[in-house]
Amino acid sequence: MSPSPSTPTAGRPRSGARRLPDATAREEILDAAAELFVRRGYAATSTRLIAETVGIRQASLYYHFANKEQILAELLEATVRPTLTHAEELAGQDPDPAAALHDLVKYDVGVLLGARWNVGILYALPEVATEPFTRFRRERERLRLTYRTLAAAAAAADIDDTDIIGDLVFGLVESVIEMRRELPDLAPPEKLQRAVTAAALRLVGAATNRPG
Amino acid sequence: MSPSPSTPTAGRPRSGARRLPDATAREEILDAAAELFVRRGYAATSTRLIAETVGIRQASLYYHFANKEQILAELLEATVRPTLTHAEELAGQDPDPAAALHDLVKYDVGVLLGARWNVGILYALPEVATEPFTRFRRERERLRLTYRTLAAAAAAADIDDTDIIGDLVFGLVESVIEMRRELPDLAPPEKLQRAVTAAALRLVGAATNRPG
DNA sequence: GTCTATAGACCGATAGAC
DNA sequence: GTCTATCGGTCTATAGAC
Repeated sequence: MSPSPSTPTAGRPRSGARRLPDATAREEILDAAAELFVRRGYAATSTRLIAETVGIRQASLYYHFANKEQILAELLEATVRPTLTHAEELAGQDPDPAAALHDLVKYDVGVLLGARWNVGILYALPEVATEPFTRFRRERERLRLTYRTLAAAAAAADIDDTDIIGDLVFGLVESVIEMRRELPDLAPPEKLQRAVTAAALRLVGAATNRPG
Repeated sequence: MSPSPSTPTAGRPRSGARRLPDATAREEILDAAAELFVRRGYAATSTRLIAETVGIRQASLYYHFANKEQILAELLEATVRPTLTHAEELAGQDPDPAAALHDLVKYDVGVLLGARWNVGILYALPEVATEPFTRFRRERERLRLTYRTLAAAAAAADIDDTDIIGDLVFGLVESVIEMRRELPDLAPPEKLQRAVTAAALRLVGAATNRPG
């Protein structure tokens, strides 16, 4: 059997209380890094500070991750992947594009607002444009393309530039990242989900209540 | 008379060709910093690299700016101020809220896409949350409030949560920042201005062609 | 107004003990 | 699996010459 998270098989036991009691050291590092990267940015977050937040020494990070970039890469991919999977399932199955778009927007907003940290902020870190994050960027581009496809299929007939419309819906959804960062009294997630889904459907020119 | 930009009254003459021939050294520093902060982020941009880009030595920056933060603060405030001025004029004068919102969205998108560098990216730098940038944050918050006011006044009667609607229009407009960063073949500015203004009016529930 | 030189701090990563 | 110790590099900012 693999060892339980809180009973490692080697190494000196850690001193302080841990922030995620039932998590592996690797998960604790990812959680601490997520908080710090979101709050201070990637470049401004030292590996020393990550380690200190977890309660280990700086050098011990390198047992779990090859380098600092690997930590960010793992966070990015874990963040976009569930939404991408959901989006591509929706686009491949749902015969009603407006209903599928509604579902995708609701799901995406729910994930962005429900995450323990506002990890959507990581998408905009300048470092993400560099090579170690190519896989994440490709996955995110696939998500954007799914938004384009669904928006184009759901758009009213008198609307043109459907690629731009899809990008605008994508941007509208991700604007909740900035709202979560900047607004101290953000509306509750369910309310924001309703507002953003309704806004997205008006944006593409589809009625909120589908004709039956 | 004050000295011409290209004939300073003291100091060793600079060696290489300058990037902005008719600008003061101060303006050249701001321009180089804007490009580098946008491309690599604030923390990852060293004062050495800024100086090298301008064609001076690292220490010479400190004749023109007290520290690195001051350079970013000046860039941020110069970026938001024209749009804020325009927005508050519109909100105070225009009797037709949908027309005013249309005008503001068009102006804002035009500024974001027309700037020499994609300086809207600077808004999202994590460092902006710290103290030296408080004045910028206040000005940006006033811009957001103007969007809320105009969107609420322009919104169709059957739409509620008008504050959220205003924030979503604000987010929709600023999503062109990410589009400019991520899309290699971005639509021309005029086309994007038309698409975003039309999308914003649909989002608030106002018809693109005003009744009358 | 730009230069040289440098103080003083912090950084990511590696080696090797336990 | 975590530790100590440390290397080589980079950083911002200041002092003072010209």
